[in-house]
Amino acid sequence: MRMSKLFFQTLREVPADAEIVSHQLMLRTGMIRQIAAGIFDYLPLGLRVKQKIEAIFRDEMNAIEGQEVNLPVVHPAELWQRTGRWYEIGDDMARLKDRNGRELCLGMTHEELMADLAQQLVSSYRQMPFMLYQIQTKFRDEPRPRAGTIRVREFTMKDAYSFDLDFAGLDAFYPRIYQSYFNIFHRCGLEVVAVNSDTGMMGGTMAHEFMAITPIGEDTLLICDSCGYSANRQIATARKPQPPVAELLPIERVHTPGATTIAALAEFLNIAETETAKAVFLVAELAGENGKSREQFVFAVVRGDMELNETKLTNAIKARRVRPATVDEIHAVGAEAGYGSPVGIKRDQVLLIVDDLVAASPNLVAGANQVDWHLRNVNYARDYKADIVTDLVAAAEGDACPQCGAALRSVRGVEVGNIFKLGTKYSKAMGATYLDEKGESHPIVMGSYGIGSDRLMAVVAELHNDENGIQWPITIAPYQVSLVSLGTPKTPDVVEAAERIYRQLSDAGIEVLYDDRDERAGVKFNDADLLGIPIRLTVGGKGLKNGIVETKLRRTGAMSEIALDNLLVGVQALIRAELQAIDATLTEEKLV
RNA sequence: CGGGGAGUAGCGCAGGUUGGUAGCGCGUUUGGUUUGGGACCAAAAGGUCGCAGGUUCAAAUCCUGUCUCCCCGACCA
Repeated sequence: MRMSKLFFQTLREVPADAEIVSHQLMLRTGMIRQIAAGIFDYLPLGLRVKQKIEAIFRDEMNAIEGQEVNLPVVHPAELWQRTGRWYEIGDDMARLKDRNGRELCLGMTHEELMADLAQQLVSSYRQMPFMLYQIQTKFRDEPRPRAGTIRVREFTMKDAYSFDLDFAGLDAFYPRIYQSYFNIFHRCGLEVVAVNSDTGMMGGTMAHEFMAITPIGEDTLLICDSCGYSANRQIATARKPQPPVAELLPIERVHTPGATTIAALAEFLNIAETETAKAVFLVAELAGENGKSREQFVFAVVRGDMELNETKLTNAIKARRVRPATVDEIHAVGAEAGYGSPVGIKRDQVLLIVDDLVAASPNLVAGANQVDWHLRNVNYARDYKADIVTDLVAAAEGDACPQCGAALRSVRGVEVGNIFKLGTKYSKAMGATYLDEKGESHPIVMGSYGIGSDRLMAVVAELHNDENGIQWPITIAPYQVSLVSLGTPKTPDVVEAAERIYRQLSDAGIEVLYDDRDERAGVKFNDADLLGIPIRLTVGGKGLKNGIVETKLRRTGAMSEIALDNLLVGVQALIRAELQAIDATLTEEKLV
């Protein structure tokens, strides 16, 4: 491609709206342009990167016998109503009506349509297993798009869906897609960690997220450097300390004026925060009769020094969502904010859920459900009983790894992919069944697997750059080689040499971005750096005199020369070396 | 949805308190000189100052409303 003809413009100044590096660089390179919050144009250079990433998706999906399809962006409401998600999902789903008033939505994901497709086409066990995928636009009306193209509303996703006879089939396929995802990320030059994740509204039994570690990440992960345990904080567990062994003492009221926080309480009574119990009041939305939801007051108890993990709680009580209770709601169940106690509440109105460590700890200090009063020596079982006792606390930096006991490390990550064992939730809802050898009907067992190409592109730019611009890995760079001609009208021999080299390399199938613009050397070098083309060739008068062109690697800054009469071989060797550096990152992965 | 910030030329910004014909740098166009890390000289194009009302002889500037964008949080299938 001749840069004199390329539709692009680089910016010297950083657009004011862009805060994170990848967003700034992609705007400055002219790869993307923002249209509205979370909605972007992709210009030729940016689109090439995106398409190269998508080519890797295809390659890896095809390698595990995936078959590409293309399902619509606009979906009839009816399909989403059958699984109930039409009602469960709120404003994140963009809804519209056609001219006849029929309700439609923009696809946020495609489980419904894929299950419907299977329902139509699959009838026999002989047809399975199989896997379908597509690379296609999704729209999610996010409440707050941010971070350039990392969190957007309209995006491109490679979503794949597996269809198996039974769970054993799904379990056998799952490690293959897991490996395939690692291959994709490594081939894009991205290091990721896989973490166990919440299955959330997708339903299902097992899920992994692939996280790129970066401070701009929106998720918090807990990682064990000792044994490799890793999990999203939403579901991470930690080995809990042994509760002390003590004789149960009689319950005792104690006056604690103004001690509404655990810290104040512990200080006032001169005890450790570990000797207190903390009450958290929430209202959960639970599934009720015939698809409707009902609200339930939830009283959660964790040890005073620990934080409640709302995702764990939500999952434990199978709620759709939870919100903080209002003061009136707290009073209505006989509790008192700041002095909450599981002892003496209106037990029939409250779903009481207690962290397992609290249940095992003797003689804790809890509230008295009365302003300025607490209770000493509150003991589970003797003084109160919960509806559920389970792990409810958020794992934190320094906690003991649940597998090996070493200290956990907390880092931020961006989710660049996820894989779910869906099970039969969608196939049952859509009636996607098959007949086995005996003629018996069974629901198809599904899995769902997603990666966003635009987010992946942004994350790679976020992690591969320096003060001069992006450093694209050669596998996804818009061009492999940047050919900088320093020729001017006064040096026609240099111009001719550059033209000849451009033809030679292009004819050999090398992707060359040829800077034939009437610009000074500095402009061309700076643009080549900014755009992040991995290999730069400089054709100038000095080099030509000596029969060479100069080379520079964007990734390392390493410079060398290639003799003109050996040019093609030399450039191919550079490309091969860059590709090998990527190949060297490919690994065999075991499920964490 | 709660909190904070911002909308003036393609990009970055000034002007606003004290109302009086809208400015700077980069980029763009033309001509000339230059030409190995963002050149120089000269000329030029380009803005209903987010939008709508209001106050006023007069509004980018003051008042009211509204829309949009960014950041923090809530949310995130």
